[in-house]
Amino acid sequence: MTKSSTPLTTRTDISRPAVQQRVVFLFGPTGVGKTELLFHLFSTAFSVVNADSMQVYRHLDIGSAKPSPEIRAALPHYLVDIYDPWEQFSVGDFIRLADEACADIASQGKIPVISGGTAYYFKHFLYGLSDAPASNPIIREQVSKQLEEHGLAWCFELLSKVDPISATRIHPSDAYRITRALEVYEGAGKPLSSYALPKVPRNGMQPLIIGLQRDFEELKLRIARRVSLMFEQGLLDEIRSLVRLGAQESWPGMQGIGYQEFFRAMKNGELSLEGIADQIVRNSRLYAKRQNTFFKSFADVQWMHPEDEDGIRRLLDSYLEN
RNA sequence: GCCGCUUUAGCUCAGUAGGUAGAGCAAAGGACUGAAAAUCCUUGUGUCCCUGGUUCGAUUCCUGGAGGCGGCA
Repeated sequence: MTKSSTPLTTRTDISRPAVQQRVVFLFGPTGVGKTELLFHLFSTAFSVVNADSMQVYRHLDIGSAKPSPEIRAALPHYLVDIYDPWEQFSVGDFIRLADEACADIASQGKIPVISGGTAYYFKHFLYGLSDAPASNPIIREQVSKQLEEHGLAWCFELLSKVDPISATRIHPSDAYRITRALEVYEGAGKPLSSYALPKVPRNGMQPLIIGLQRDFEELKLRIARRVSLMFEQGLLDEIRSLVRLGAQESWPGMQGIGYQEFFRAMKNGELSLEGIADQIVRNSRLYAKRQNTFFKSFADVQWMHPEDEDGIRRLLDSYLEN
């Protein structure tokens, strides 16, 4: 969107916001039924801000279960189709762009609904990030090279020396987090643990937090059904055109479930479509579980069944009254 | 019909020179400091195909049977 290209706005302007503005959070695991609910319940008074780390990418439509153009025409969605799948999107980008989107929505006299499944984005949209420097591709490259040359144990040893506090928090096998902690130390000369993590909502934000939940057995069925629907809708063609664009396993957008499985299958030389579909179902289920445990740790969540539209409407009404 | 290989966790398979067994994946639970649809942690799970025999003791060795795979007919 054009908003994202606004150059050099000072950061302080963004973080001094239209305070106390109303925001709705709507989240739940893949396949609970967020999109349908949005379509039914959120009328012209609302606009949606996407909080899904894959739907931000262009060309990932079917596999990311992106809301259809029809739905998006009826109900505006911000932060959808804003990056190319080879570009790296991140939480920091999300917070910045979501703030801008919320301001824009509010200026139209509407209420923003932040909706999606990326728990990490919700958490940091609410509380903000620490002041630790953002990821730097050059330094990360250096750290990965060290990891390759010396191994994980060596890197963890190094982390224990330069940042013992983080080393107690991060598991020795967690290459992902060890890399980030070392990267911060290399870049800033200060340990990651020296940056405090905010514990209070930014800007006095008081969102209405709606968490959608279903019986897990039911969710499994919905996921299986949705995956076979994706294949019917042409997931394979979507993959083909991505490959034509030059897509590789290493593209950030290709980490998504419904995409990674194809690249792994190609690498391992087992190309049964049925096997790939099974993988996608399984990975989605695993992901839904991880989402659930993350969301469960959030405070002040109104847990609702996605089909309890009356109940959700009541919540919205009473939130908007006050 | 004959010969060979095979049968162990929900799945794929290790293993026990005879003392009732363990990996990966799945399952269940959990973590989450700017890559998070990522990354990582914890925890079960077994008539070791059936049947006799040898043995103090057999999932392991032997006999017979059943299922699967391959070869020759």
